[in-house]
Amino acid sequence: MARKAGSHADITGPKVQAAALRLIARHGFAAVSMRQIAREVGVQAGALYNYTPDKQTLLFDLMRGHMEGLLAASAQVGVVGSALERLEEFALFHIRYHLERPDAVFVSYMELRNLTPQNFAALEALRSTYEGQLEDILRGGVEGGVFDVSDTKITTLAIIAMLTGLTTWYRAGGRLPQDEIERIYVGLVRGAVGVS
Amino acid sequence: MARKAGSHADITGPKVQAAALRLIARHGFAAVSMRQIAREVGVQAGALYNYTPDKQTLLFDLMRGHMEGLLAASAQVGVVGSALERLEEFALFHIRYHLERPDAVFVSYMELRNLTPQNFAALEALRSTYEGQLEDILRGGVEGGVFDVSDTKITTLAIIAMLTGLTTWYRAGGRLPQDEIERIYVGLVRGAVGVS
DNA sequence: TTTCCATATGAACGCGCGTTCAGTTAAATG
DNA sequence: CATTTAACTGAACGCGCGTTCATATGGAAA
Repeated sequence: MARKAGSHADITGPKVQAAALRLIARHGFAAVSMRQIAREVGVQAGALYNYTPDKQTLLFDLMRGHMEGLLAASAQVGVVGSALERLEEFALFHIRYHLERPDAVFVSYMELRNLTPQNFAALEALRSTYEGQLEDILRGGVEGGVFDVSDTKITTLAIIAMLTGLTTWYRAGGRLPQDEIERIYVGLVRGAVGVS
Repeated sequence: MARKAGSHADITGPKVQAAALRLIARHGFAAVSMRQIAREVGVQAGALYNYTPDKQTLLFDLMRGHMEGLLAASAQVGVVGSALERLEEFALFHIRYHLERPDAVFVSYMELRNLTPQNFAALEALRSTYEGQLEDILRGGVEGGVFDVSDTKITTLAIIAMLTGLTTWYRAGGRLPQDEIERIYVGLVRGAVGVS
């Protein structure tokens, strides 16, 4: 059989990405085979090559897609208001964006070592741009005398690690509702920049 | 050839663990083959099975060894002094112990999904014990009215994520010396518990 | 010096891997 | 209805995988 009813590239393409993201997040890039992804989509392995030149590019496209989405969504975040308002808005955005995409977050942080050097460099550039947004906010607060931060670069990395770590243990329906967790993390971020 | 001069289990065994740790940290468990590990050690693949029943157990032993070493080393940490002193001592210990073992840290945090459910549960128990040590310190500070922490469990996880994140970017000989970085991170931890 | 056995070799097992491609089919086009 | 072509199948390629095992060997024990 080929080309079953209602089967088109517009449908299968996204399905391939979704299946790959799900499986790689659960088992890791090297542990997932093209045949497994194809089985999840409902096609033979060969059909995947209509949608990606190879397995490596499939991974890179997933990670690049995540980072580009993150950058697009964060472009309007934390650009107005006081330094503290901007910081809190950024923290909230980061938490919510990441909690909504646990698989993409997992893959983007865990599979960097499976990228070719070129692809790795491209991704690091995107990540660095995102981190720069937070660092700009911190610098603004320091210059305004509002934040007590001894090194904006390190504090940026520490805050992002703290916030992103949330995705490793958060489960909907847990002990605390999400908005309560958000409130706590925003408080932790405030404390980290010396605002009480 | 078999049993070359100076070749014993006492020597080869640790070599197998070291090679496995190094390779898995760099490429991931699923991406590393028993033949690669053997090549690094300088033996044939079959010889590895004198030291581990299978690949899965080799991974688990690495991770369990790391966590047990961490627990043994942390047993005497943060048990005396004021809550703030205990917290700072714990933070410093965590930073230093982890920075000295980047490969083991990487493997222990990244390869959890490659463990069998049984092995995973065993490791989570060890990790939970370690987290409990920090949470005890936080609770002590809250009860003494020294820390401003709204949820000790979440704050524990957030602090550990922040501190451990340091291992992902720290490189000896970087912009700042290690003791300066330690000072900054201890300050961030202090801020997170509301101590200025 | 002889015996023993821990330690290693190296070949072999069946299997699944990423990728390619000639052939097939069903939807779109005219 | 006839033709074209996008989408997919299914078989095949060489290769490396984890693991097993009969066999060899060198150091320690007697």
